[in-house]
Amino acid sequence: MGLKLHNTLWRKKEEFSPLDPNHVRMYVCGVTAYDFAHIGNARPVIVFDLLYRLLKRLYPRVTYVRNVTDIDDKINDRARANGETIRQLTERTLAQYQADMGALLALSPDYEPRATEHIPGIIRIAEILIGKGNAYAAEGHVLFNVPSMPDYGRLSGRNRDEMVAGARVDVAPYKRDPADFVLWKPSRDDQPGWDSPWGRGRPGWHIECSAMAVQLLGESFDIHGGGLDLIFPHHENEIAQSCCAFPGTWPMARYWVHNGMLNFGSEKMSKSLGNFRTVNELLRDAPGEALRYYMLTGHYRQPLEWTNEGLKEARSGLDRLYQALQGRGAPAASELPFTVLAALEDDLNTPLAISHLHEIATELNKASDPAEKRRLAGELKAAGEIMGLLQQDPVAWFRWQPAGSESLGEAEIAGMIQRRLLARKARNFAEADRIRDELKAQGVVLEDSAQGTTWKRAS
RNA sequence: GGCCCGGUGGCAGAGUGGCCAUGCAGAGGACUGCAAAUCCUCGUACGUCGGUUCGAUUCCGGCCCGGGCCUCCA
Repeated sequence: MGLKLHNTLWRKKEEFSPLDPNHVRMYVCGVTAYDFAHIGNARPVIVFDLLYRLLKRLYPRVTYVRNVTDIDDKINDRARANGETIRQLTERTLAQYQADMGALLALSPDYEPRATEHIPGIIRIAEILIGKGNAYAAEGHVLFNVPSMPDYGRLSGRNRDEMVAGARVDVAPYKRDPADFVLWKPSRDDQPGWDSPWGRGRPGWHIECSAMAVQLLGESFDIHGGGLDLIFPHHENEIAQSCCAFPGTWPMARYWVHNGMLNFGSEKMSKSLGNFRTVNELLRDAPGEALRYYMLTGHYRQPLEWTNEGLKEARSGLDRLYQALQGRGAPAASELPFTVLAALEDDLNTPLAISHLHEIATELNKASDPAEKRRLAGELKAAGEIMGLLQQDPVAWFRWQPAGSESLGEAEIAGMIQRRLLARKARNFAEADRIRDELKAQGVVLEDSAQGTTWKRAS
């Protein structure tokens, strides 16, 4: 079988073959730390978390780097507006980000480097590029000279002329070519800055990733990921910088993998359009696992529409899977079902993998032989594990409630169930149903079975 | 305008040159004191017009519609 990934570079699915079969290296562009992450920002986190889990299963060692941009003009503006320091803003935002992504059951990457920790590496690359004639200093800026790289534009499929023709911004006078982009720019006294051969300044956007990737993963590595909207200019420019600085390393990463956008109201969810929901607020409506499941019900390269109905459906879908697992004790993950592995290996076909999860759940619900049930429950658990799902106690899943919710306590519920049981034994069904209705009004649903009565909180 | 993606049943969403996706919602049935959960059954799905083919939702072309990128973007 083996892993196949869609490579943006060639716009087709390819067999994945790492440079070093004993050590797979992956770099994914993270976020700019100036505000709460919205659910669209979480998509690449979940998608590449899944890829990370899969790679860890398939290869002996995986290094996963997800960077954080902590130097950026949006950060400066926001810090000033909030009346706080840049450091305060980025630290707070980052802590929140890590908590939110953890709630979505994303594993921590091996490294989460920050741009400000890599200033020397950034300056070094800028110097190398100047030395090779791929960049030049002008008025305190350092610019990458796009015409110096004949291959520029391969990833995004555009050439310099198209770019210039479609450009929506004014061309700065110090640029030799309209397509040239900034590696380093001067800082005013009220802006953060570092000393450099070109005066006090700060890095441009793209170069931080080139610097962090080379330091943590080497000059060329296996997978570079991020959102579709980063293909141009961000990833195109990363390739330009890295490959000109370190000749013979094109295309920097062998597999360029991009996730599709999350839509909200049929349009791309984005801060600038204002049509976003933060992960933090969504976590008050639903468990993080439901958000994750929802994200995985769509293929990562397709656009995914985010709706309240969709989130409800995601919860219902997980309800069904946890229901199948409930009352089976706590089955340990056993063998990963072939169908699920095959779906994931085929360019992360998570919708297909989830459909297999449901097929296993159906078999499990139908099985009567205890050994067969144990086997299927173990398979379901193992399949869930690689997808970052189904690892909690089913009882806990069904009893989830928003933080700070003031609904009926568990002891009180148990007491009412006890009273209802006595009524039922006395065949006083009117009283038994009255108690059940009373609980239902409080969002508690009862299920009677041969083993006794269990309860859930309605979603 | 240029360059890329898409258009599948009420909804979400895979996939395939000829046979089943899967889930949610809905209808009927089994089970149940009644429910809930579960199981079974059901609904003439593949934007449009042509072409290739014994056969196309699947391949090719035109058209229509939607989305993304074109130096803030995950």
